[in-house]
Amino acid sequence: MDMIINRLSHYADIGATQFQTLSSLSHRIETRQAGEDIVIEGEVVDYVFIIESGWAIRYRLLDDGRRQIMNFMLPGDCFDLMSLTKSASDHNVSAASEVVLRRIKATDFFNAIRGDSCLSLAFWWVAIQEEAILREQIVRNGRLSAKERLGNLILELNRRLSISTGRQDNSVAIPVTQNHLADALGLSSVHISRSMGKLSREGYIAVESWGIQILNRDALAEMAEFDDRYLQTPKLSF
Amino acid sequence: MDMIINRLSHYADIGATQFQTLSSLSHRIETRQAGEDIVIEGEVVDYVFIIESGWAIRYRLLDDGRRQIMNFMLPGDCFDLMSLTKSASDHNVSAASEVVLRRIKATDFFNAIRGDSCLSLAFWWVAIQEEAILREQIVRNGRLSAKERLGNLILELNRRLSISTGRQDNSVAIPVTQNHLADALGLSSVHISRSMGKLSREGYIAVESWGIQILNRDALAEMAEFDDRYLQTPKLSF
DNA sequence: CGGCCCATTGAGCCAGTTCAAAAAGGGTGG
DNA sequence: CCACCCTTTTTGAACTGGCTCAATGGGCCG
Repeated sequence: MDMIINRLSHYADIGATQFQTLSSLSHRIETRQAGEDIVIEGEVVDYVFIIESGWAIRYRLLDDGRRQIMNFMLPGDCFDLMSLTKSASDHNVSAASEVVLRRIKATDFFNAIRGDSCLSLAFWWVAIQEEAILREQIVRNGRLSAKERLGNLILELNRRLSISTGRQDNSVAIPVTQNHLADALGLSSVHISRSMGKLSREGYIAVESWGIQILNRDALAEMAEFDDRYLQTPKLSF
Repeated sequence: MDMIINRLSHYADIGATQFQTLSSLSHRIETRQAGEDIVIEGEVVDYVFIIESGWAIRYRLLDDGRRQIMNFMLPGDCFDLMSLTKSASDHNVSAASEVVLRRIKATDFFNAIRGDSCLSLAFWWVAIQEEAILREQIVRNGRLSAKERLGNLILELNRRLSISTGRQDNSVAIPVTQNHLADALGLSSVHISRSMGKLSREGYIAVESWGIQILNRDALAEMAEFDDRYLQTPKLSF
């Protein structure tokens, strides 16, 4: 709950009232082990999920088993805001690490939001940012080299995590395998390992067992063509 | 105007009232030559644009000149529905062929929509579909081979065009260069030419000067892993 | 007819892949 | 605390899809 509140506070003036509205929504807390499904392709979803901890992935499987991860969903992210329309999902969502979710009936959620223009605005921003993240993924995978892609993704994850924890720091604890990174970046896991080594040898990052330490953010950002403007969302009011 | 109405009719029961509401919105019709900008990165946009004819592209340029096209915008498409938030655009939009646009003040547009639940629903669907198209682009460019990517894109364009013209047919008139296709698919233009030749030699398509004729849709769809469910949006009401 | 833009073709190259094997963790049960 | 197993990461070697560079060909317009 903290995570999502931190995020929303970036977009609008969230106060005790809004906190109250959100936390009083009837919900269920559920845990999924790494690899377990959350939403299956074709399923009609009428829930909104908020990730409390762990990382989830949104992905598609091709006929021959190839997998493309569209994006990572981190603590404080919510989906599917589009579920109001009760349409069949065209992709899967599953837990990439152990994940704890808050599950809220879509109708309840939207009724609560509708009544509070401040919350509406904040979730409107959430949707805009989600789309910006998708666009960024297209650019990353379309025109960057392996080293650039990985560096760029590391910076995005760091930035997003720091928004929802509210703490700026230079590390990214990565609870998923290199295979996940590979399927997100359109590369092979072997090449992720090699690129990780290269970024490390060149002094951009330090690779630890729990994740990554960013050693030289500016140099990394420049090399990886990372510009975090797409994650910055000025606070405005209606 | 026909195009957008055709599209919206797929999502909700658009009638004379809605047509009236949309067409009475004060607007300007503008023409852009191929290559001219429509929205520049960093600019704050407070207009909603509807494409009347021609194709536009949404893209990003990297420091060294590499370009990634995020998606093509076809007649009947509208952008930026997100402009209500008055934030700086994180990408460019420009005309890929000669384009005729209808430009509407964002506030007017949203006020008109707000008052009509049927139109609200229809534009809500437009936004959902836009996001689905972005996700599809990620899968295409992330995990498909050149031949598959091109085939897949051809089918998407055909499908989208047939929704807005209201006429199902097996051709795609392509008003943009192979360079545009290359920058959309994350390939080189040379390789687009080769892949086009291959698709043609293998009997999937016929390449004409004005565009492409789809000769064997089913085989092409299977080969290119194309499943048009993401473009289908059941008609529902609130 | 000449110029320009775009598409096509050929040849060589390279980033990233595949396959395979070894090394490093990280539980779990005895 | 050790022994074992299973998953993940790392490394090596050979291969290949798509790239680059460069030349040729076609269409269209003035």
